Amino acid sequence: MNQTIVELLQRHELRKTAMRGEVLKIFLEAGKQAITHPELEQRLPDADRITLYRTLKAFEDKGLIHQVVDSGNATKYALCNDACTEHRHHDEHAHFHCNDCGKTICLDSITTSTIQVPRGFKVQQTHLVLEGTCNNCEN
Amino acid sequence: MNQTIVELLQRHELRKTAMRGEVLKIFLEAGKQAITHPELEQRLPDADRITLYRTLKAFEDKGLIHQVVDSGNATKYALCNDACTEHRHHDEHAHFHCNDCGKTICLDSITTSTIQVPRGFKVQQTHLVLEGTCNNCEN
DNA sequence: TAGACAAATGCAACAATATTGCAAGTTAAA
DNA sequence: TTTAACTTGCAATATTGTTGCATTTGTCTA
Repeated sequence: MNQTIVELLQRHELRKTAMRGEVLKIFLEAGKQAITHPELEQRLPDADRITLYRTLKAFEDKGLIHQVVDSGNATKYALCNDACTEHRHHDEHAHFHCNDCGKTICLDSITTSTIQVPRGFKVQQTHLVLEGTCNNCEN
Repeated sequence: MNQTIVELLQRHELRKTAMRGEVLKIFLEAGKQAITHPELEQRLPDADRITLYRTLKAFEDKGLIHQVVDSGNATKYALCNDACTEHRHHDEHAHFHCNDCGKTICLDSITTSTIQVPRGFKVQQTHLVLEGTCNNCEN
């Protein structure tokens, strides 16, 4: 298990287990791209499905990854930025969902911090999903 | 089946059946609020669950309703505006998801038409989801 | 570094959500 | 009114997510 992974787990108060190491490795390799649960199952054929659910839940609870809201049915997860903690997620950036390749990518440059809502509404979190064709599929 | 419902079905090339009439009636009554599949099952206890799936699919295909992207697991649907057709959905407005009452409300006043994406990306549709407490739950 | 305690894992069972095929019933149009 | 296409309801099955419990593993302390 490499140094980055050990550090990330420690910083988020997560015990370092084989499973968590492997899952986190996949997230790090994916970078800005969100990953679905089925995708993880495929890439870790020996992993127990239930443990995977719990691993993702633990990562989310500790602010290491966040669920990505998008069209498409499968639940997606992506690495959080450093501002996320156990107590609160701060992912105000947009997600781009490509209808061709199905990939979902975080677009850090686009944020939703300045949106005005009607009286009486209190916003805790925002999700901006853009759907279309990504730079890879666009030819 | 009232006139509005018949007209809406005809305009979207959908045959008028009892089931479709009842489902559409619920959507019209709900107005700007999105409806989940389980909610529909509750309000139509005699309806066949599978038929309900297919009814919603048909409505979506013909541009009468659209799936609402939001956090929370249950799939939600809401009436499209008039610009939606069989060929393309145009729902550029924001959806507000209340974490207290669980309701999702369309906020027509907030749009996402002016967002700039990186080179090579083509946006076909946008979804802006705001999560928090709605004006009804906020006291 | 050994032991104790808490946390994580793997399995079984189950619940909820969604899809497909097919026979029978219904709608719309000639 | 008859036909052809569409819609419905049922059965079967697939997918996705949850809970309980015994066993194993990681971490902390002595």
